[in-house]
Amino acid sequence: MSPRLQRAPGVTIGDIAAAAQVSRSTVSRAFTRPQLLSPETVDHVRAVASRLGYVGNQAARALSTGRFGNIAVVVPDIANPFFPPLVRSLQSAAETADLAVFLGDSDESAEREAKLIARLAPQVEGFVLASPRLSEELIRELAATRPVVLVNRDLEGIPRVLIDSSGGMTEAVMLLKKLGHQRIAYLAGPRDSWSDQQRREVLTSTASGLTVEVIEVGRPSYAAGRDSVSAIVRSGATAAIAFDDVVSQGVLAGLELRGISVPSDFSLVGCDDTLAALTTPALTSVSAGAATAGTAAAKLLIQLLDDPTAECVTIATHLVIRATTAAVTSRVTR
Amino acid sequence: MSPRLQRAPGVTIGDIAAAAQVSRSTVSRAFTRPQLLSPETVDHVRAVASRLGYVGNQAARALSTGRFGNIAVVVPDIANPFFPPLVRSLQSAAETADLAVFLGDSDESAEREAKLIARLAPQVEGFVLASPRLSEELIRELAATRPVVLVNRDLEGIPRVLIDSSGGMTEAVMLLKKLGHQRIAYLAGPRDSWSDQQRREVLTSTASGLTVEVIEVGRPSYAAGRDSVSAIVRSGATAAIAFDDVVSQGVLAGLELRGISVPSDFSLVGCDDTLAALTTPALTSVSAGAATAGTAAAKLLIQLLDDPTAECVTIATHLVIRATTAAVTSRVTR
DNA sequence: AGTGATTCTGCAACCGGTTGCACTATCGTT
DNA sequence: AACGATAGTGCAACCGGTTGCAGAATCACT
Repeated sequence: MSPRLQRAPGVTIGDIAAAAQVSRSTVSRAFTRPQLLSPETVDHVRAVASRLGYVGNQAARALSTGRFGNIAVVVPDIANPFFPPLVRSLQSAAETADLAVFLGDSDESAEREAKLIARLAPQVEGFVLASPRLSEELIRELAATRPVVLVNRDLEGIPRVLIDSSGGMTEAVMLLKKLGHQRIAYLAGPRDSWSDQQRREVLTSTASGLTVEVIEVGRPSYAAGRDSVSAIVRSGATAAIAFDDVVSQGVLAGLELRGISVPSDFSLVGCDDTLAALTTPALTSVSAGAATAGTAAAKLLIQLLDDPTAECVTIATHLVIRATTAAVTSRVTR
Repeated sequence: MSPRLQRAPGVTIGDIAAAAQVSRSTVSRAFTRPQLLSPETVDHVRAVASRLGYVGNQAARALSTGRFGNIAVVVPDIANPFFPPLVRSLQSAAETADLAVFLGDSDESAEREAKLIARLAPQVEGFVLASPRLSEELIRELAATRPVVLVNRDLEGIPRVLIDSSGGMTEAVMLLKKLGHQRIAYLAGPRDSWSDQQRREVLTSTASGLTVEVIEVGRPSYAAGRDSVSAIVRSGATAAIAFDDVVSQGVLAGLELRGISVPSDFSLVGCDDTLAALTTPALTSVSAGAATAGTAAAKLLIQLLDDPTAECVTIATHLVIRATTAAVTSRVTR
């Protein structure tokens, strides 16, 4: 069984060289260093190449240059609605730089994340780790080896894209104040989430004049949100800000079950703006710009490939006001 | 600037060969074909290799074997909720076979899809094309070159995973009949979608005893669903089946706007079961098992890598009854 | 001891690109 | 006319593995 049989019958520079009556070197240079050749030669070779449908073999290129033209993005759960827009815009940005994208889904496990990274490392030029579960130590170890961009993880010295909730959160608090709410609940996300930590801080620092009840919901999910409603009611809050939109949607469902109508009896603000327009009523939410983050991460990584200077990009957020926030009224149901 | 400087200072088989006092071939065989060597040699070489921290260079291996250990999955839009579970389970299955996964997002464009495929082709062993927009001709051309598995596209002779809606659709029709509905609407998806074609057929063939109004909504989206409500009302239907859950959610919103309450005044069934549990009220939907499809596609492709025998897997669907379907009543609102 | 079969290992070519170096025109100068 | 500079191209080695083929070593058996 010859290997040639298994191999795709791709067009190689040799074929083009023969067809164009030049050497293989010239074909190679026509693509990688056109300045070295006469413009006519470049045009000619490229014309022949495209006529033959030539596509460079990355593996071969990688072998001699050490550059692979691939990057990897690792997420804890692609099914979480925050990540698809991020991955999508990242892949789009990578495409314009002619980089192909590996996707790794760690299933929220640090161990699987480490395995994925090890598996991909030998064939990528860099990593984008979105909300990594990995220990700081391992991340730093990896970052020492090759370009790494973090999303929503704040490690000094490592390039990262941080979605700064403070703008949107502050707006949310202001809005709720203006609407007359005096006691609000924060449905907190995972303790080890940088986003959650930041949101807590913003809340406690901007909430002068109103009381904030922090309610832990554990792993953020629809069910967790729904089940947190009894605690919300117990807290006496007239409004809540939830860690993310999925939790918010659960809360909406839980409130409905109890006959508490939104926004007349209760106001709710989500975060991330992933589902916002799709809930009933449409959810007021802090936009997170996952797509923007994806683009930013890709650009940062691409830049990093040439110039290894650490940088940090923060993305501002704002409040998108929809139909789940209204002036406080005397509660009809309790 | 020498390429060596850019390259990671990896240990190569040459280093091991020198350290172990054997030839490079022997080192290679110690890993790829240990049966050919004496057990002692294998042990010795491997010991030296691990002492030196050897990690095989995929690019080099790929170059000579034509096997990359990579596959690619191409989707029209990763942000469409149908795909993340599919990609997720596919990547998980691939991981167990030690395959890394490239993700391509074609942004619903046949042209970008073709480009992505061409870009990835030289470094993958096979493709999973989910709901490809590509022409049959190009798909067949690609499939002639390398293993290709299609998801929700039915091309004779090419391995494919088809989510067979007929089971779930039939159940849905039966349910609506039983609940007393006599006139139902089908909110149809894109004409070129295999799933849509299949669903239309099932509907018209099983719908004896009731009238089906087909309403075209164009590109399936929340807005399209919401805006189709006037047509639904005009049709006089008391229940509707929508092309997918996103459309359904739009319909729910549109119905709410008109004060038509679900399910007391109107029954609604979605398809794909992607959002089902998250709507208010919770949507009755035809489960599509996107995750199952992902796993099936991965397994099919893995199998295909060894044994190029075309096969077709169909995935059965069933109806998940939730809170948007109820017995028909006299309509309060019109 | 001689012979053939079998097992183990090495040589060298190859995968498809890239690149240092050398060579050949071509051109401008004096 | 002679000569150095320069631009354009080709040769050949190399990246790090894999593998067909052949030779060496070992073994079984007459």
